[in-house]
Parts: sequence; structure tokens; C-alpha cells
Amino acid sequence: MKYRRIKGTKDILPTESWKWQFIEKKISETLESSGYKEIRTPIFEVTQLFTRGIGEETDVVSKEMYTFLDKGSKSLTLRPELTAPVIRAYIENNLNQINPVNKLYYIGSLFRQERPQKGRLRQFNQFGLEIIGSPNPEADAEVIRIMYDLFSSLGITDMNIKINSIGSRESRKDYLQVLEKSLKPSFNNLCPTCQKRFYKNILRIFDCKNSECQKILDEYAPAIVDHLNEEDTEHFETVKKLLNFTNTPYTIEKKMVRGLDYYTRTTFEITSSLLGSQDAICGGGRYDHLVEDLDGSKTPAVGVACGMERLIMVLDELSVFKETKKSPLFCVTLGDKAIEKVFKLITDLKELGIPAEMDLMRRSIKAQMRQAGKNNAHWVAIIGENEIEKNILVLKNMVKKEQIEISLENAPAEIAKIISLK
RNA sequence: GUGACCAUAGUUCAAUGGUUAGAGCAUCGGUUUGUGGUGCCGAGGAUUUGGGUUCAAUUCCCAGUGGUUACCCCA
Repeated sequence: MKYRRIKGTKDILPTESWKWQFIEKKISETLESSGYKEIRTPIFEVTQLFTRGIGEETDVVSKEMYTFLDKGSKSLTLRPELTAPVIRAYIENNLNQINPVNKLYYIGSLFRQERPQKGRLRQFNQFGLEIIGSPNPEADAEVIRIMYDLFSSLGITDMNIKINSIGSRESRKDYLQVLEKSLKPSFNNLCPTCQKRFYKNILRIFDCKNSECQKILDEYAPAIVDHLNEEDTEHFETVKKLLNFTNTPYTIEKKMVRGLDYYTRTTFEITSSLLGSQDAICGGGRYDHLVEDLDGSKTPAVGVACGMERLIMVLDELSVFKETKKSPLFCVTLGDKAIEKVFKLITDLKELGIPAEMDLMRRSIKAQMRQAGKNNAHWVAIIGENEIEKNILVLKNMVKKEQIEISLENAPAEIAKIISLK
């Protein structure tokens, strides 16, 4: 009987929506000024795009997707992330033919069926950017630095940038064998999930929070950065050099591997202590094989995604948001005849570029004035029977508490003049 | 999926095994005649659902639902 929102979803009410507008504007301005262009893709895709793109074994794919059959029994999925759809669009629209390197950004809703908690919803929003086509470390560094700059310009100070390299697929293959060998003797001491990981996706053991497993890792597991081949090492060194050169603070997290299978070489995330246990505000990395995995031509790429809800939480915590109240001129009406006049008046005013609104409740003048005050209106126009008789209107400055009479004849232009003088 | 905590008005929070379940804020109205913010006065509005214990349950017990949070994993 009573409709309520779906678990894990959120209504963004007028008390909050302005924050979203503010941040979205900031994001697009910042990214556009670095040469990124927006891309918007559909909210759903064929399921296979994600199973192939993200990896069947990942948690996202194996237990968190909203998958359903359409009327033609085709399996579709609400997008749980945006890199795969962007790459699909890149391939499908032959963007590589238009430009050897494509710098794209997106802002949109994603869907994952997880248990909601602080900083985690089932429908949530991310913005992100992708550099598709460049194999070079400056692309990696740029992505990291852009996020750093964006967050800094928003007033975030205590950021922690963690970077790591998990190597190309080639050097990782060798490393995984080394890792397997090093952990094998301790296999029985690993937690049950890690024992499973040992066979399915051994790299994920690094994600385990079990202290026993961590101890084993610290003691026996070689770090992946120490087992990179020459090219990977050089790539990573250059990324670090570029970050150093631009005074971008970072720490190397040798144990950071990421949850999506497509990553290669550089991975990174930025965390904030202002968030709860979900402290990653953005995360990303290089994915040199995703395009070909999705049947495109072999194309290197690097990207990052940022959780908007988490970003807004941090900014709220830092009291970054300041509401700038700019309210339209409020028109008070008294009597039926006034309504016609006022309706025409606000139409004309808006045509002249003057924001204006009229009372819609036909309440007493007092109530309408109160409404205007609550709206924070700087100007109020009053038209009642007396005014119509005299062919005028009353224009009141709510701040100075002064009011003047204006002839109805030329009212819109007259008001426009007075208001813009202020 | 597992655990913990929570559920009283629009909201934040009180109270109670037994008559009309209170308050702040918010909303609406009044404070003389057609003028907002502060003050004063007033009004509307609530015990999550189902079962059980009891003469009697909003209160105690069980279950459901919902919320928050942690784990897993991620942004």
C-alpha cells in the first residue's frame, strides 16, 4: 500500500541536489579544461559485456549484478561499472579511427546488488575518465594527477594516494608461479577463503584482511613490484618520476591488487580517512587488454572511477559546500484579475532574463509575503485590486524594506532596469 | 550472503503494562483593516507489520519488514 524506495537507493531532495549540481559542474569543467570529452552510454548492456570485461570470477560479476531477461529472452544487466560500456562504445563507434588517443569522461549511475552500508548504495554514482590509446606512463600519471588536482581544488587535503604495479600479463604470469610456490608451504594456515583464492585467483589473497593471512604474506610472499619485467619496471619508474616531478604525494602499496580482472601495470586508489570503512574515494589503473578482450583491436588504456556519494560525504565533512541563495522575484497576487496580470508579468520578465515566480496558493497577502521571505526573495512584486485600479504594481525590496510604485504599462522593462541596477 | 544495533508526529528526541503518548524544530492559522524575518497565541499531525504472554501491550517475548553499521568486496 505504501510505496517506498528500493533498498539501497536514495532520493536526492532539493536540500541536497544543489550539491550534486555543484560537483558535477566542477567535474565537467575541470576535465574539459584538460581536453576530456563526455561520453554517455546506456544504463544497461548485454550481460556478456560485463562477464567478459570484468571477469567471471570477480565478486562484482559473480554475485552483485542486476541481471534480467528481456521479452526476447536476452540476458541484460544494469551496468555495475562504466569502463566496459565505455570501451564497448569506443569499439562500436570506431573512435580509434577518429583519434589515436581518446580522452573520455563520464558521470552516471551504476548498480550493484550488495548489502548497503556507509558510502555504499545499490544504485550509486560514479564519474570517471579513460585515456584510450596511449601505452605511455605519462597517461597513467596524468590520470592520477588530474584526480589529485580535482580533489585539491575541492578543498580535500588529507588524501592518501596509493599506487602499485601489478605488471603486464606477461610478467604477472611468471610472478604468479613464484607466488604460488612461496605460499604453498603455508597453504594450510591460510583462511578458507584464501585457500579458495589460492586456486581461483591467487592474487586476491593480498586483499584478505585476516591477520593470519597477512602475516603469511608479509613473511613469505614476494612483492609483485619486485618481480616485474624490464619494460614494466621502466613504465612504473616513469610514472613515479612524473609524480615526483610534480610534487604529487603518493605511497607505494605493494600489496594493493584490485578487484577487477582487467587491470595491468599501474593500479592506484585515493583514500580519505573521513570516510568509514569504505575509505576509497577513487580507484583505477591501466588495462591494456580490455579493448582486445572485448573484440576490439589491441589498444592500451588507463582510467579511474570516483564514487560520487563518497566524494560528497568527504566534502560535507569538510564543509566545502556553501549554498548560494539566489531566489527569483516573487509575485504576490490578490484577486482573480491580478492573477492574469501577474502571470503575464512573470512571463515577460523571464523573457527579459529576470528570474521570477508567482504565488500559486492564492493565500492571504501575509502568507504570500511570508513565503517570499522564506524563499529568500530579494524582490517582491505585489499586484492587487488597488494596483489594477491605479494601473500600477508595487515593487518591494525585501532587504531594504522599501517599496515603490511602477506603472503597469512598461513594468517588465522598468523592473528589469531597477533590479539590474542593484 | 553473515553479524551487531535500531524502529514513537514531516523531523530530532521524550514517556508509559492501564483514561486525552509529550516537547523543540518544521507546517498551517491568528496577533484588527492589504506587507515577510523576531516575539506572543493557537491548530493539525505519531507508537512499522503479524503473532504470542496478559484482564489490559506503544511498552514484555517471537517472527517479518525497514533502517543504520561492520564483514566479504568495491567507488
